[in-house]
Amino acid sequence: MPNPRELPIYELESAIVEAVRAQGRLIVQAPTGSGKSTQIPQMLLRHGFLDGGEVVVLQPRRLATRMLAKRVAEEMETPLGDIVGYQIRLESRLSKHTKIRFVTEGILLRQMSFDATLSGVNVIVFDEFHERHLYGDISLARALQIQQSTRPDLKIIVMSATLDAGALKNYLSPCEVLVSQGRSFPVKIEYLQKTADFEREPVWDVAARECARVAAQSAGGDFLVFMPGAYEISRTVQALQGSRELRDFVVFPLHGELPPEAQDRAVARYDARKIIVSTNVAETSLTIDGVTVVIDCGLARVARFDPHRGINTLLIEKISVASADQRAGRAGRTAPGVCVRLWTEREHAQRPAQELPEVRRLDLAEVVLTLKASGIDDVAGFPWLEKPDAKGLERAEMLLEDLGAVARHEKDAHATITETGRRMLRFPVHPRYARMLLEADARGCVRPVAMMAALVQGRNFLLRGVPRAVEEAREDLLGEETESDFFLLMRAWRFADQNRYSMDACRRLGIHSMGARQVGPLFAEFLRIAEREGLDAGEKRVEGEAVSKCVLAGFSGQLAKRLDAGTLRCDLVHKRRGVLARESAMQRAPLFVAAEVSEVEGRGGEVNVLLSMATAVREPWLKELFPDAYFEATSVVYDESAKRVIAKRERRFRDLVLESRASADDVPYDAAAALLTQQVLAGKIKLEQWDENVEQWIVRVNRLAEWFPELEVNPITDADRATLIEQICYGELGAKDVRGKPVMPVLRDWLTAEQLAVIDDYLPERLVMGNGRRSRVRYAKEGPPILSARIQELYGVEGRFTLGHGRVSVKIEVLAPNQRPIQVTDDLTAFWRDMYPKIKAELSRRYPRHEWR
DNA sequence: GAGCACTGC
Repeated sequence: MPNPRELPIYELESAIVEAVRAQGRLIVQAPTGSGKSTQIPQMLLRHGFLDGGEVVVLQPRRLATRMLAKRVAEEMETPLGDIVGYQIRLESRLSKHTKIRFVTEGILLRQMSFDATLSGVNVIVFDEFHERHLYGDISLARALQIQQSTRPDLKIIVMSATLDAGALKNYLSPCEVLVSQGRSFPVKIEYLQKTADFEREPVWDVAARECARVAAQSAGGDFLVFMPGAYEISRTVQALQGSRELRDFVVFPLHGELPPEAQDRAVARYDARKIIVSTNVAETSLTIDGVTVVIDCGLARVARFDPHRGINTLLIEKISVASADQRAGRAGRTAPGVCVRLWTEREHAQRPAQELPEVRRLDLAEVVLTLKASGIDDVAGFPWLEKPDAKGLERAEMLLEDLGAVARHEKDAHATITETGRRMLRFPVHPRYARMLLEADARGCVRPVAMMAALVQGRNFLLRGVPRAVEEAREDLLGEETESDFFLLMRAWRFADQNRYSMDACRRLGIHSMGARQVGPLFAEFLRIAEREGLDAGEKRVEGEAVSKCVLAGFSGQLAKRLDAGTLRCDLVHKRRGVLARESAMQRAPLFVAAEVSEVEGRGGEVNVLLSMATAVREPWLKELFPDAYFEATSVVYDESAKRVIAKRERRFRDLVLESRASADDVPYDAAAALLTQQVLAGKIKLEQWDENVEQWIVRVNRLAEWFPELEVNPITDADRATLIEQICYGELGAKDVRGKPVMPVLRDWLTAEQLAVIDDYLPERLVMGNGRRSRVRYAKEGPPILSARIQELYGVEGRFTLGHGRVSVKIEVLAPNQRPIQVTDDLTAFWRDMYPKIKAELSRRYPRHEWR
């Protein structure tokens, strides 16, 4: 470790001491590597600022909080948790001697809302303030208020790497600004000569081209490519791996939802040169050593809360100058570097200097409640560093009023906190979940609801977009769920917990084990608070219905009704629209509440309002929970004329359908299937494309024919069925699908046991149809023996392979010397196609009246 | 052949 006294920040020591003593407020502008975070607290201690009190150092991230405390304790040669300590959610190393306390931002805000004088705190240091997190902004404003009113002796230091110090200086005035240099290497910035058109040439191709160009010139070091999300990352990885100039590089994707092993792989050191393609995780949260080249696409997915619609959005936006500089800085940590920006210098000048701070873009409900609890009823008049959008404040107050956390009395200009609101604030969660917990007390289900709140606090630990095999394992181990996605998550967590969060077990179900690990302690914390607040948190038998009603109480503003059974489109209350999430288990619930509503920009710029974490709701509950709001809540759902047509059609069949085991949702499908099948049988449509739904058609058509004779649907006889099957088989062999790709034959369910026996050697095992939630075909994990033998023969290893629509691909868990996984997709597809003549010959023998082409 | 950035009490 270099001598800390040589860090650049020491040049400012006397100035810092003087400014803190004279004004009690100070801004230190210093980049990473200046030593500010570790040294300034020690300076304060040495110069007597911490006599009879402590310094609290605010950090935006838990990991940094822990690491900084550890380093300062080491430098001071004291055990961690004695003079120097830290405190993050559910974890602290403190003692009564602690003088330097590193904390995450939420800790201080909560401390302030329960102890308005901050007794025992002499100095507050706001580190990394330029990140402008919501809690940081609020805490600073509150600290200033406290300093002005009851604690004139309180010292405030704001530190940041880059900052528009002008506005902040005014805000803190009178206040001095001290500037220090950092220790990093120069980074040469390059811009594109002319504007890139990502519509014409996708961003991943441009990035790959620039990588290849720079690789030809640069001597050594790793590359870091910034992309806005997982999809763009995977396309970039493909493009890079296909580039001849980059064949000596190993390429790794990196983003937050990757399993931990994959993240470790990306950050590890290799003999070969490396390209990491990453999201914003690599901008602030993760440091990666050895990077000398940064390729920055200049885009990021940015979370906002739209106060007009009351929904979250996640759209791709251009990053600010400050953010681009931060990304560029990643190339100069260990040696001089290069940063290529995929935009022009001219465009750069038009970019905003900073990202919009979180107060201007996030849901304010929780902080508004915090302010009201501190007696600040006029939240618009609060001394914000940056005043939030008026609509945002209004939306927050409206929600709090809906939840009963604040109330407006006629004589008051502003809503004030209620007793319910105060009780809600005891729980460190979004007010919606706090409200759910209080509702749970009334309904005798505090434990499961506390669990549900714990399940959704961290990042989603049930990974999305997992392989088919993982999906199957989930279905097998977690079972069917029709009441709530929360229950499925609960079972997933229980599975992880019972398996002690083992990596293997978690990987099998696509569970992020670190994420799942957080749930238990949070659950325990919520239960502790519940008990302290006098809620009945005992174990007891609980009806699912009671729990669902609690969700409805917390999320009544996110009530949704399916528009039809054929699509996932929904109406939301307050005249909004959305689409039920594909991964939701509530695919059959006509009415539900979504605990998450988020507008997301996906590939190709397509934007969808996605409704996830759904809980099925029954209409009578609305009347029960919201006797007054009932008509408001449901009229939107029913009043549009388009829906009347659907409702009418549904009513016509409902009585009959309800007698059977099927639901009214099936009727449109049945009708469509009947139509299609009749057309096929009449020879009007040629069934060229194998369709996994055909067997279901038959069931549906016959059910429809039986139930609704007035429709005059012809039932499908066994002879018809045989014809269909033959048509399908015929169509499959050598047929092409709509994209012109060959379609693989998957025949098992269509043929007799005898026929199957003949071709079994050539065909993969086909399993049952989907379970209705997803009517997709499931394939066996293992393919036909003949294919496994071929893999052995070709590669001398045991291969695992996946069978898809039109191609056979093999993934072999062996890395080539250049760390690239071996890809053998095409070879095997070709090999597979060679099997066709044999299959055809056999079929011709069995079905001589057909000509098998 | 799709639909998802990062944190924090």
